Amino acid sequence: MINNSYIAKKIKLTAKLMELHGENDFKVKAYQKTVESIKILDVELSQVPLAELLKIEGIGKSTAEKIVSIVERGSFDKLDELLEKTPEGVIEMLGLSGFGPKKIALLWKEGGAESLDELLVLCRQGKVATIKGFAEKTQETLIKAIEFKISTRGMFRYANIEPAFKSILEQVQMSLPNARVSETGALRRRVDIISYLDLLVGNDDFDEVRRVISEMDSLAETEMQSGPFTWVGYHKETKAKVKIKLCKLQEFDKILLKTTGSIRHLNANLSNGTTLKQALLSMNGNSEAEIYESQGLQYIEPEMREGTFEIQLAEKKELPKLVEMSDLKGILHNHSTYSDGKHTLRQMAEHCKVLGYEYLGISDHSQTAVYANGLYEYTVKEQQEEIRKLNIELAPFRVFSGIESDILADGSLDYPDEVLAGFDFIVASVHSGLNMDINKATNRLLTAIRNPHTTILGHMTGRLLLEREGYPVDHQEVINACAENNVVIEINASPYRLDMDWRWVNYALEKGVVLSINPDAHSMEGYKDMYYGLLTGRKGGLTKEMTLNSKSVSEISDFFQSRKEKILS
DNA sequence: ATCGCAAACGATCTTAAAGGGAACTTTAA
Repeated sequence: MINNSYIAKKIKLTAKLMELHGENDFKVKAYQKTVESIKILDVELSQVPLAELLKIEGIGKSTAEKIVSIVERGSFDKLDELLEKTPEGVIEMLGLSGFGPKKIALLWKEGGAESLDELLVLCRQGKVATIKGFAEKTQETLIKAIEFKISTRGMFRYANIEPAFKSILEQVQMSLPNARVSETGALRRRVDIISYLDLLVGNDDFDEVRRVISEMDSLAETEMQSGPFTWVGYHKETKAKVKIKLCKLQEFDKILLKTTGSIRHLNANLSNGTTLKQALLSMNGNSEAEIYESQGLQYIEPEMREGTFEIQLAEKKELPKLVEMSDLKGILHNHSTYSDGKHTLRQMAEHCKVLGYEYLGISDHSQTAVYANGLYEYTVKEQQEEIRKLNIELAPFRVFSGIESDILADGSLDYPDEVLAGFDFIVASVHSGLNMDINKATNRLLTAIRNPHTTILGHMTGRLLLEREGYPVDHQEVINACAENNVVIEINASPYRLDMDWRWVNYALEKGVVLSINPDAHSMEGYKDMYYGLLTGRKGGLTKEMTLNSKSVSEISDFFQSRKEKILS
């Protein structure tokens, strides 16, 4: 099925390529505008007849025909021509963060680079600095951008690869009902970035497993790397590398435990003088829980098996009970059509209610985020009036009025105090001026945290996984400040962000900082991301008690109220 | 390429930071 996001992607690529090839700027802008209007469109373009397409803002005769072509055959002539005259490596170059089509065109046409690797050589030879429009500093930035891009090759965000591995496992299980199958390794630990699909199949007849795998259309083998106990290949659609380990049924639990834990987890010294890895040598047939128990440990959830703090707690029988989806009572930090969301406030609220949540916290963009249609003071008032009415209509369901306030360059929030005071809660986030050194960035955050209006610190580092590193932050100092100022830290659940990083969750909890699992949803479907934020929290040992949005509607209402009273006093 | 105003065409405009190169272009939120 050709969906809107596929269509938008193709048109966006066309715009980039047109810019790369120096076509008319206004044409390029028209395409970009089309992409933006598709993003917030609430109908599937593939279901819209040609005549109706023309009525959509930003779509004229020419684009409408192209959309029809994409729906019919996945592409259109203009795009095919552009792709034809652009080397694949140059298209990869277009993905470099901080470098747009104009710069890439120079690097390609003037510098002669046709791939990331060639470009890197060119940089190291100092030749990029001699191209007009470039100099030493840009060359350095470019090297960093290339190295980052290269380091992400073959890697996937967990959420993006989840459907692939689940479908592989399902297929194997269907063909071999008596086999046991599971994902393992980093995949089973739900690490945010995945470099290969690590799977385990327990079945006494290995040949049978090999035959089943070889008959799967979705997979292709890399025979050179396969061995007697491991099938190595890749998933054709995503190009993700796949490793399938084979083991006897009897050994499945042991091998699952052995392959799930990180090296540090398996090699951690236990107080009985051994390690999990050593202990496993003499075991077979026991469940994972029994194996942990036999070493005097509590059962450790797969997400936590990183070898950081979980072993010590498991020995003391002090492992926390991790937060679960059913503990989450409301959804905070969401956008609507008031700013850059796809669905109306009403749709967002009603859908949230249908999903069984008790409340919705709406937090559209603030005025400085012009590109995202941030709310002016008078639009804030309008929205708050609509919220007031919705709360009467949808009761006992509750909509809380919030804002995702930009943290400005000096750390201040984006409205005067009296406007800020009118919200139930405020998510403070950085969206612009991301090139800061660690001191500047940390101080900017600290100022925002000390602002009594700040309820939640949004996506702490501004990173986009596999795309952008984000600004450097002294996590410890920022977390300490949140603890002192009773500010909640967001776990932004968007699979692109998962920010704050799971590696800091435990430290925040130790300091007594409450965390909030927020999807940053820009549409009703965006609520699904809650799950990925949950996994991030669980990796760091997050409990129901320390999760802001596991509070009931009355508890969270009291919490917001008490924070506001603090401002007055 | 699209839109709107008006008759075949003209206008299209977010903004600020950064860098390179001395006034401007590019990029990204």
